[in-house]
Amino acid sequence: MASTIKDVAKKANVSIATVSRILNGQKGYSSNTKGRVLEVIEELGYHPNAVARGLISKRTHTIGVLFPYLSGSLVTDLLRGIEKAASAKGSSVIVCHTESDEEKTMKYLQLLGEKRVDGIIYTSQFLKEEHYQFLNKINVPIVLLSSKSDKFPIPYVKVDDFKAAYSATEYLINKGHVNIGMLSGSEKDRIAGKPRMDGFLKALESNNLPLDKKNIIDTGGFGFDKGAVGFEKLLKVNHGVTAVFAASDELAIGAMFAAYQRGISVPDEISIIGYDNINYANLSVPALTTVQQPFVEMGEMAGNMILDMLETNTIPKSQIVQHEIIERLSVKERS
Amino acid sequence: MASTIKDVAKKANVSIATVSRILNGQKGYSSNTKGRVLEVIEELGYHPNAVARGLISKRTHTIGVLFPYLSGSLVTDLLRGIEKAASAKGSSVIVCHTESDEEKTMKYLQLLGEKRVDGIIYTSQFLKEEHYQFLNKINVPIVLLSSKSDKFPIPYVKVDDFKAAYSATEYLINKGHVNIGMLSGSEKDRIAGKPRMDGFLKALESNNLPLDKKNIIDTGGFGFDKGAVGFEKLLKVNHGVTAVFAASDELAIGAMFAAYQRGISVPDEISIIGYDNINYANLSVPALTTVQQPFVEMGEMAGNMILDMLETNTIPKSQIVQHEIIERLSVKERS
DNA sequence: TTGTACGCGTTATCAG
DNA sequence: CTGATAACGCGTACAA
Repeated sequence: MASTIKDVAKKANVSIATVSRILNGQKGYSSNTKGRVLEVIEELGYHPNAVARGLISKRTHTIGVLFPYLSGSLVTDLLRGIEKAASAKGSSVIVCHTESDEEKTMKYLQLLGEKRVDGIIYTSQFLKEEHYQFLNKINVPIVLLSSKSDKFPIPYVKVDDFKAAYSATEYLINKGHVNIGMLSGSEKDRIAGKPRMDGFLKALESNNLPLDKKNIIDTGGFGFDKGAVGFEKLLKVNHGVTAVFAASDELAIGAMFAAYQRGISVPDEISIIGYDNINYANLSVPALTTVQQPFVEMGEMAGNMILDMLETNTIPKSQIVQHEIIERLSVKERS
Repeated sequence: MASTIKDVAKKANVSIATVSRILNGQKGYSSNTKGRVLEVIEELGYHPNAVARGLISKRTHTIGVLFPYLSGSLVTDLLRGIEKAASAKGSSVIVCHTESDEEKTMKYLQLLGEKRVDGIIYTSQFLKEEHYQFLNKINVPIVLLSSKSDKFPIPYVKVDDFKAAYSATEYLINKGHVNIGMLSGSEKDRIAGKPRMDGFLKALESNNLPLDKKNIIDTGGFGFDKGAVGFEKLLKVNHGVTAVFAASDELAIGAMFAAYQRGISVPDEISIIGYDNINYANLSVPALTTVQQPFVEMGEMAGNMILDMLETNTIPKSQIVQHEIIERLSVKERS
C-alpha cells in the first residue's frame, strides 16, 4: 500500500540509488533532479521504511527500557527523561514491565534482542548473573538506571543511596533528635533497601548514637500501606521515638497517615523525613521533608549514555548524581 | 556477530527453508532433523531477527502509544494495561510524549509510520483533522483511549465524562447540598473539560437547582496548584458553597490543601468530590471521595482492540466503560 | 521430507 | 552526476 523508494524512482525517472542519496543527504546529483525527486516524494507522501533501513544499517533507533513496576512518579519521571533524550536524537523507546520477575525479565531481554534494539536501559532492578550473560552474548549497549552492579562492569546512573540515607539521618540528628527510627523498605532490596539501612546505621554510629536494630522496621515494601503498619510496629517496640527516617515517600506518607489516625502530631511530636520527593510530597499535610532524586535528569542522562555508547563505541563513566534534602514541614527541631 | 538462520542451516546440514519451517511451527520435516536443528539453535544461541521478519511479514509486533504528558498515575495505569495486553500477544509498546503539541504529535505519527508499527493508541488527546488524515493515509489501525472523536470513525475506549460528572454532582445533591461549586479544569479541553462541566450543569438543572456560571471556576488546568488557586477564587465569588466538584483529583487535593490552610474543615464545612481516583486519593487527609475510572482495564481494552483489528481486519465497537463513585471521607451530608 | 530461489525496502559499492 | 546490483535476514512458492 505505502509507496516505496522504487515508486518514487520510477515516477521521477531516476534510479533508486539517486533517491536514496537525496534522502540521506549525500552528494552526487544535480539540484535539478533533487527538486524533481523531492516533488515526487511529496506527491506520493512517501516515507522511508525504517524496518528495511534497520535491516541493512543494523540500527533500529529504538531503545528498550525495563521497569520492575509500572506505577508511581518514579517511573514517569525516569521515562520522561529517557524519552526526551531518545526523541531528541530520533530514537524511540520500548517499555517493558518485568514485575521484578526473573523469567519475565529474561523473556523481555530476548524480545528486545530479537528486535535488535540499539540499547537497553535496565531500571531500578538488580542485574542477575544470567541476564548479564545474555546481554553480553547479544552484545547490546546497556546502562543501569537507579541501580548498579558491583559484579559486572556496566555503567550506571544513580544517586548514592548510602550517602543520601546518611545525610537524611544526620539531618534529623542535627535537629536534635537522638531516638530515631527507620522504616526501611525491604532489606532484600539490594538497591533501595540495604544501602539506605546502612547509611542510617552509619549516621547514628558516626554521631555516637546507640544502634538499636529494633528501631529499624523492615516493612517488606515501599508502598503507602507498608508505611502505616510499619509505623505502628515501630511505636510498639519503641515508645520514645521522636523522629523517623522512611526509605520512601510513600512509606513516610503512610506513616504520617497512621500518626494522624492515632492523634500523634507530625512534626510536633514526631518528625518524619522521606525519600524520593514524589509529587504528592508537596501536598501532604504536613508537607513532607524528604530526599530528592532528580529522576527526570537521571533518565535523560541514561538515555544520552546509551546514545553516546552507540556513537563513540566506548563505555562511558558511571554517574553518581547528587541528592538534595528538600526542607518542608514534617521535621522539626526537637524541643 | 549474532548468528543467522544461515548459520544454523549450515551447521545442521539443512536448508534455511527447513529451519524456517521448524521455527514457525509448520509441517514438513522429520522429527529427526527437527531435533538436530533445535540442538544447533541452542548451541548457537540463535534468535531470529525480528527486523528481517518484520520486513517480509509486514508485521512488527509493535504498537505505538501517544501520551500528551508523561506524569501521574493515569499514564502509568493506562500504560500498564496496554503493556499487559500487548506483551500477552508478543507485542511491545513504544511510548511517545507529544506534550499536547500539534507538530510534535505529527512528528511522532510519522515516526511510528516509518517504523511500521502495527497500530497506534492515541491517548487523552483530541484527534486533530490533519492527524486523522495522515493516519488514514498510512492506513494503520488506531484507537482512541480516554478520548473520542465525533468527527471521525475511530473506535475508542473511555468513560462517559458527562455522565460521570453528572453522577458526581448528583451524589453531592443527594447529600443535601444545594450551593455547589465546580473546579472545571479547562473548558478548552474537549475531552476532560467541557463534558464534565456540562454534566455538572445538567445535574443542577435536572434537580431544579439554580445554574450560576460564576460557580464554575475554569482553573485552566488539572494540577494541584490550579486546584488551590481555583478554590480561593471560588470562595471569593461565593461565600456560601458547601460542596465542590473538582474535575480531577489533583484539583480536589489542591483545593483541600487550600482549605486546610485557611482553616476550613473538609468535610465538616465544605465537602469535596474529585475525579480520577489516583493513588494519593486514598492517602489524603481526609481521604478523597472521587469518581474512579478503571484505567488499567481501559488500557488493556485498547491494547486488545488494536490487536483484534489486526487479526480480524475489522473495526471493533467503541467501549464506554463504567465509572464508579468511591466513597471516602471528603464528602458529608449537609447538616 | 527437503532444497532453490525470489522478494521484502533499503543502503552502499561499484561502474559508467 | 547517475545507474545497476549485491547485500541485510528471513518467509515462502515452487520444484524435486
